[in-house]
Amino acid sequence: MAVGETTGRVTRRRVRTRANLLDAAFAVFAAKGFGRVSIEEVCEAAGYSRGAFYSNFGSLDELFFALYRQRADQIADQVAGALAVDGPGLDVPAAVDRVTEVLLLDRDWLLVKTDFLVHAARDPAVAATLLEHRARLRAAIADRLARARGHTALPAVLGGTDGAAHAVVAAYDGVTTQLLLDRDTGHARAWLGRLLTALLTDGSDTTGQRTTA
Amino acid sequence: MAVGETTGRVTRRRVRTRANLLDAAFAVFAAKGFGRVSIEEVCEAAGYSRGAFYSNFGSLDELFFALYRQRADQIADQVAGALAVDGPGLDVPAAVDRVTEVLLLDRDWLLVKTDFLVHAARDPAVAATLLEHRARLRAAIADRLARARGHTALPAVLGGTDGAAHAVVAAYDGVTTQLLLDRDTGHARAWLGRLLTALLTDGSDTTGQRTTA
DNA sequence: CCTGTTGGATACGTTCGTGTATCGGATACA
DNA sequence: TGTATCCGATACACGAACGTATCCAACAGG
Repeated sequence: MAVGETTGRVTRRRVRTRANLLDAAFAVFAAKGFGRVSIEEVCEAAGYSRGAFYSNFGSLDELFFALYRQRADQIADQVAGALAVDGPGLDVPAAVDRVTEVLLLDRDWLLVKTDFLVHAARDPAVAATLLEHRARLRAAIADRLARARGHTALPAVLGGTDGAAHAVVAAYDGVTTQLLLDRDTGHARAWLGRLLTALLTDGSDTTGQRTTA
Repeated sequence: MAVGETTGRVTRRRVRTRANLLDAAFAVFAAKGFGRVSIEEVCEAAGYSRGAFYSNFGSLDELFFALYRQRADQIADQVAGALAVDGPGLDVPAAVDRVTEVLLLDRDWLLVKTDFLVHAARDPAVAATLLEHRARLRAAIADRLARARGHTALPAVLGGTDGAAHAVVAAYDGVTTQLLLDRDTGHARAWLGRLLTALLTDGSDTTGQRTTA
């Protein structure tokens, strides 16, 4: 059988193994990087044989893609949650803190995500998926920013809430790059805070900063 | 012989082959990504045998490292040149345009650079080198910004010219990420311009934007 | 409990890349 | 031009990972 397309009997043990393979793959990818990882390594880490792998996935690329979708959706939910907590007025510093917690804390995820970026940069189809994810994220941010207008006036240069959301994502990406190299989460969080306040406020506001452990 | 450490006869043909191998490697890495590339592929692309490779490099990692240093230094020189052209007063938009030309135009370089980032993220020694490069770049930017103070007041949030330079690099990294996915250079240049003006000016200045082809 | 289907393990042949050891042509220098 | 040295090509043996074909055990349904 190919993967799991036919109707067939329901399944049960299959779900476990698939999940185990994905979890193991995440760990191995984070440690060694996709591209330096063999199918066998993933299987060994998960405690399965290669037969199990080929029964669940057609290739390592397919697994990687599935893995990314799984984790990215998970993160997206968490971000949405972090943005939706408080009332109609947006407490920018608090929101930034909560989102940062989700986005910058798990180094393994950053590594895998960057691997996936590199992968997508060479495959338009994959890139499309990633761009879609990013667009959804931007939309959520823009939506949140729109409700907070009046509290903080956005700089005109960026052009509306959509532009501001775009800028937020860019700042996040920039900080991520640095974090991957220096491994200093505190530094990264502080900088993300600074950049966001610089980008989202009009420059007249010098508050909104906290020292983060 | 190991690599090229012994005194030995000077050399000549060796220099050519080494350069050819590096050039071929750049093309192959950009196309397929480091990690998906074999030594044989590089040799074939360069028109040499594997013997030539092992005579010049000890491993693919070593070649990759040498390649990065070569190209990064080259780019760094170009950036320095682009920043040093005009007089003591800094024409921000023009400088941004010139630097952008160097930094965002060559997609192949962006790909290889990101591959190297991923590589460095998992190897502290390599990361140190990359951080050093980035520090030099930041220093050059900070130096340039310092001479332009008074023309444009920097936002207080970033804290001095060093902070501003840091922000500039972050913006560049952020834009790069997006560019790798959507391949829209014009878009990237426009956004880099917007972000930089938003970061470097006090928010009161809405000029300084151009539409870039 | 029995049975047919499914999921994963094992075993196999093959391909691909590696690293080394050796050889012949090219090159610098007198 | 001669010659000692260097450089890259060729040949070889080895190992790693792949994909498949086959087999046994686990499991759902009756």
